[in-house]
Amino acid sequence: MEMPSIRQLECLVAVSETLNFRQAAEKCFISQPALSAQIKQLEQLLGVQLFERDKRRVLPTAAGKAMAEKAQSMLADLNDLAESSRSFAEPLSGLIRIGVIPTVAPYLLPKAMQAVYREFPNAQVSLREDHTNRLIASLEKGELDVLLLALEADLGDAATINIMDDPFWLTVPVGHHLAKRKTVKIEDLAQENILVLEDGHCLGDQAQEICLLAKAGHSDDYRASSLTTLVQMVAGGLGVTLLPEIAIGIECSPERNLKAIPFGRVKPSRTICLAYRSSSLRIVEYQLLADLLRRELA
Amino acid sequence: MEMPSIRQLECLVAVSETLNFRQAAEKCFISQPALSAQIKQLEQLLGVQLFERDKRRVLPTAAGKAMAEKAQSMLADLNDLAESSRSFAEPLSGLIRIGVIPTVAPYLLPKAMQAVYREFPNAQVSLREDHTNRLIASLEKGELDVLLLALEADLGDAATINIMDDPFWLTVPVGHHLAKRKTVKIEDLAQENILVLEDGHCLGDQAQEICLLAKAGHSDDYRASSLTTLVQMVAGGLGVTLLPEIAIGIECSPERNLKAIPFGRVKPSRTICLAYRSSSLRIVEYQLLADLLRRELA
DNA sequence: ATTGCCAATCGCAACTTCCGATGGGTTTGA
DNA sequence: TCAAACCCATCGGAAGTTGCGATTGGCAAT
Repeated sequence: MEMPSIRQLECLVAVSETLNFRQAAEKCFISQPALSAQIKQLEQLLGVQLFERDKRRVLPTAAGKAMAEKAQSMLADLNDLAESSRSFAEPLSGLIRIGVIPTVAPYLLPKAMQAVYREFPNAQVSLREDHTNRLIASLEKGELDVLLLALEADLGDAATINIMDDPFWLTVPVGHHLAKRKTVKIEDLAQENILVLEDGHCLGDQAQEICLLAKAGHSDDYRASSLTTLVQMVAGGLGVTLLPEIAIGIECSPERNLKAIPFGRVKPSRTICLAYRSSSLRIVEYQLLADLLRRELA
Repeated sequence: MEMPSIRQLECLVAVSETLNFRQAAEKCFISQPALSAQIKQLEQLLGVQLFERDKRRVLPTAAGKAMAEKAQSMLADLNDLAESSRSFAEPLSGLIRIGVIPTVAPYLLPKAMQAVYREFPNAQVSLREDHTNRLIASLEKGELDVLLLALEADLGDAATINIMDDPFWLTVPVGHHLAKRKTVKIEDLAQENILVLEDGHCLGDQAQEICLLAKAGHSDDYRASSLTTLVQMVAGGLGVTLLPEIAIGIECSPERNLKAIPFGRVKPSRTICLAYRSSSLRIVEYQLLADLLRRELA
């Protein structure tokens, strides 16, 4: 029984991504004729046409699409296998590609990266900041190894390790009628104009209902795309918002005309966690990383 | 970034299975020196020793064990990829390896295989009969493609498609005091001597409690290893048992001194299903197969 | 001591894979 | 309408892999 080669799978993925033999060849660091040959061989081996090569364009067949998808995840696994081997010799040395969401990156990364560099000087960290859904897609494609994000979002098949709980604080302009309160309750917000982030803010269960109220009352014009923008809208008197605790020290100060108030008994919060491909062999490393982060960020 | 080759992974798996370079080489259809070289290359590439070659024996290191395991599952996936391609050209042609549990095989396979050969003349079916846990292990290792078994057992990560419900009938000797009943209730069994199969019979939730009663009352001496043995014990007056409906026509007749009685309102039952690796690409085929079985066995 | 089994090494043969050159085809835009 | 750009397929020869047989050295059992 003959098997497809790794090269062939790489070519398959490359072509199905670029839909152009020439560019695909470049991506694989081989010449275009070589790539043509590989695809041809693969098609012959599998007994299925993978791409329709019209004279003007190349389109994946149903089979080609399915195969390419599977091949991609297999290549990711293979890569992971290779990289994980290093974790046996010495954990957390070698390349590790981390994805972080925008509402976490600016507040946790400085301290976190400092700790990582100190504890794992051989680690070679590559960072990417993006929204949850795109990070998850990259994780599954094998473009990233591990994500730092909020557990509350839809994480697909990814496995997770909890890092910390991150409660939300109500954030209001200093002149606001709630500004003098020591604590607030969720019910206090019923009449307020609540501003939220574009992508849903990754709120926890308790906070979701609040957002529903907000959505009902107000149009999307009030949705900001970063926390910094958001607090400026609050400072400008457009409404109030929920700010993750980790962001308060940086985003929120009296000079900026802002006051943050913790919630009382029932605290809306999100859970910051590490997410990784559940098929990954590098769990040991991720666990180490999680331990470090937990210790360092507590 | 260099990648391990498929050959290397095959060698790794073979050695970790045989713990003997010579036999492993045979398994890979290459010479022993060639295999030695492959392993060496792989160790060099990964930067980790995979096996300790003492002069008397070869032992996998922790890394070796982990890598081999992962490699095995990847090779299974690869195989699956290759085989599944045929399903695009023509569904259910080519090799399909089916595992079946002993309490299903003798009763459903004759009719089922007849139908398969009729509907999918190009299918090349390989069959194996074994207990659930070993079938599942083989499925995950990629030695089998699809299993026909009872949903109630622990199926690990496997995905499933339901085929049919298979109610149990109470089976008693003809002289038994329940033998004249039209139907029975689970409570009727409280005082009975209930015989069960060694491996738990793959019973459903309702039936589990019955077994608990049986277990409490009787020793393992009364546990049979096949349904045929079991009914003979019943015929011999050792007790009563629950027989899957699919087995009744064959195993149970008055000439054998046996009577089968259906349950009334609450029917204990098991669910016969198809199980397959959730990562498999051949779902289309399995779905077709399931449809056929459902139609044919109803 | 002899025989048997093991894995490692070496040199050479067979095979794969790749590249550059080339060809036939379509699209673009002057 | 024609030239330039781009597309993918094919071909022959170069470069690189992978495999084999033969051989070596080590250990264990007889």
